[in-house]
Amino acid sequence: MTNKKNTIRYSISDIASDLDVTTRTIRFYEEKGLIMPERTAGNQRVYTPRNKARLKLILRGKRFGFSLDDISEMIGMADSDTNEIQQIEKSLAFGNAKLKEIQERRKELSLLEQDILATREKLIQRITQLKPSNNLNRKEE
Amino acid sequence: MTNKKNTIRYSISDIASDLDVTTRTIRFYEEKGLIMPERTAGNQRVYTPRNKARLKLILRGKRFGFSLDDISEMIGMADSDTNEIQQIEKSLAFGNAKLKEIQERRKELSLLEQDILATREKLIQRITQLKPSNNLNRKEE
DNA sequence: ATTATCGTTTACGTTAACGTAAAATATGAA
DNA sequence: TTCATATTTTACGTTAACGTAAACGATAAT
Repeated sequence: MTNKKNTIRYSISDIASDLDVTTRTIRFYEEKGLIMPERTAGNQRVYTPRNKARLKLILRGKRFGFSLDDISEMIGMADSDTNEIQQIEKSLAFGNAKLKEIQERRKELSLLEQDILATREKLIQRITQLKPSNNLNRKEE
Repeated sequence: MTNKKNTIRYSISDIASDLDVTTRTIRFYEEKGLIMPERTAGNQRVYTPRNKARLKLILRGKRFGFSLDDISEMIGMADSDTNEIQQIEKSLAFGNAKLKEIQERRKELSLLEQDILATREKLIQRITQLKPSNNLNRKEE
């Protein structure tokens, strides 16, 4: 009943190769307060699956152009252990704002797609004009 | 019949305020070869609606974490006036790759949303635990 | 014609997000 | 235990994407 898979742990280079970032990047995120892994007796970093999931979230945010400060606030939501009610409510408001932002991103993503589709169309038109009938001219060099 | 709305033109500050960026940013994008506006007799920049649209596209890309170099290639698709077939085909391939990337972004956007929704749920649970019944204590300051 | 405002180039400054290197431990394998 | 790697901290370096300031020319309004 008291079953929690507390067994899995990763080293920093495990995480690095899994998530395809450098160890420097991971340590840097820790400096900025985005993750706080445990340590071994010898002071080496040890990561839980939970830590890993958080790192994934961070990297996802980055891929959408969020700054580390943005992300810091977004996940500041998560580890509000010692936080009082006020703080939690503030975090909730922030999270809701981010959700709205995500909705806008969805729209923008479609626009971006349309832009690219449009330019592609033009390119295809141009190329079919330049190659009136075929491209069977074998002139490789 | 020969009707093209060639009348609308913008100054750099018009564009800047419309798109909510600084003039420096616009000039910087020009330095990087992302836009090439016309000039007045006195050498001042003049932007067409088309130029404006391109800037919008650039900014959209930025909001999704694309670097200016990425974007430079993406829209390198557009102004291939002097480009030979080879080049155009390369651009097409690049555009197709970007379209795939956008599909992935869509999925990731959903994941990001779910992450935030999950953390929000936890926060709501915590707060309903901390405030057992109500919050009618009127203590504003 | 004369300001006031806007725009231009040039160039140095700034910040975020790491990269890289050094010098000293820790850990795992033989 | 000893050797080969992996990790740690510290600290300076780098790059993209602008910010900021100076010194000067262009335009618009009065």
